[in-house]
Amino acid sequence: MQIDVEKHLRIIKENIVELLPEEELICKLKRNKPLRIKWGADPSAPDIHLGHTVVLNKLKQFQDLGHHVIFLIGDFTAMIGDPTGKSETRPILSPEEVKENAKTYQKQVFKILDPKKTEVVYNSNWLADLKMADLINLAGKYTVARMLEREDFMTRFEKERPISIHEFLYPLIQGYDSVHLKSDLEIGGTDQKFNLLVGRELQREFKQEPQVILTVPILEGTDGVQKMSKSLGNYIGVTEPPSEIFGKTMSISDALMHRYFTLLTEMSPEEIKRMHPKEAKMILAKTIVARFYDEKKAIAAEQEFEAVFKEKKLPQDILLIKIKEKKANILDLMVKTGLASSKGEARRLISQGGVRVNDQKVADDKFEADLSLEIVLNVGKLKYVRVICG
RNA sequence: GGAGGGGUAGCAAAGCGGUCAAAUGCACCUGACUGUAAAUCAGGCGGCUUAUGCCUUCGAAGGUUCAAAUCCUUCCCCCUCCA
Repeated sequence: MQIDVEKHLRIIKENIVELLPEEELICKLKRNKPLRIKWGADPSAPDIHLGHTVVLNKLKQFQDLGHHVIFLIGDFTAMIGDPTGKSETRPILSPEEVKENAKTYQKQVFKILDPKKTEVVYNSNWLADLKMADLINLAGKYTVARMLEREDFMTRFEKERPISIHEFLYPLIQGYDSVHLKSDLEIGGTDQKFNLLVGRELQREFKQEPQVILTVPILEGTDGVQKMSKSLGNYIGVTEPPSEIFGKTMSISDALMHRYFTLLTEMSPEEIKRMHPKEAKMILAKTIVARFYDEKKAIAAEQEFEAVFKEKKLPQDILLIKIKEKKANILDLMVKTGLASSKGEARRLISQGGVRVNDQKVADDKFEADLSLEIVLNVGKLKYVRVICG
């Protein structure tokens, strides 16, 4: 393998935040050997969304350049929970759940990565057998002062907020994974920087050449403020139906759109600025859909979107719900079809003018719907169901 | 081991015997305006009801009272300080 160092470096540095230290990477590249690229993922929330794809794209680039990607599933560490960010206790997953999640995870990850060039490993393989003595030995290699270098630890420490011991252990264990895997480079979001750096220190302690670390930007969710995550409900999942991906993308703000363009597509910012924001966003949405499906599906999603929201036509695939009765009160119907969570809510929606039957606004909550023929019931702009007696 | 603070709706945070189904902010929902954008404005945001009625909520269980989120008892949980 003959590596063009310049070219590799240029590609590697696209769309990233930090590469530390660059000289070491050059040094590693000059050896003309594929690098071992480590990426760790927590299998507690098994759905891959656009936020993950930022890092996945980068990994794909590494694969295309001929490097070796190690996809680490943190099944063992999932039991502890990464303290980075939120301090909520995570539900402990059973081994079966973790397995199941890991499977979906892989399937989705391989929408982007090349499975043939990816080595999948589980850290329980080596962590589960770690002895208490080993752990203490590991803990002895790092100091509290150094741990406190991490911003969120320091902040909490200064504000006299609790930090539990296991939170200190987490970066150590993650770092130990790097030692075990003899990683050359570890990649992660900017929020992972500290943990990645600990890996370097530990490798040094274990007489290994430290890994280079590469951080990529964190993608904001559809709300434009918080990082994209499943638990915050501001995500666009790669396995969602094309119309959903398209619609969710269209609903993001203009400011966010530019960010998505740079992080998720190859298009140049200048090109986008020349376009009408709506046109640009349509292109963004189409590009994203095409990415996970294909061009045809993307165009179809676009057409449906235009039809539904511009020409006010009905969406293509509306869920059909069958009801036993021939006639039903609108309130009951809304609750049964899930358009409202209670009759009270249904009543409110009606009084606010948000409910329509066959595109006719319902004004009276005593309205009786005739179900001998199929009707289309909808709330707001997005929620539609078809209902018929049967 | 000692001292203190606290658990209120999705989150944050008021209330501290009746006027509390519980202020306010955020999030969310509906409507108007639009490019299903942002911003803004209006309304809503426990349940049930043919409106001003009833039922279930303020960590849990008991108790005091005509009346408790508010007082008392016990329990569970969280946090801080000193050691």
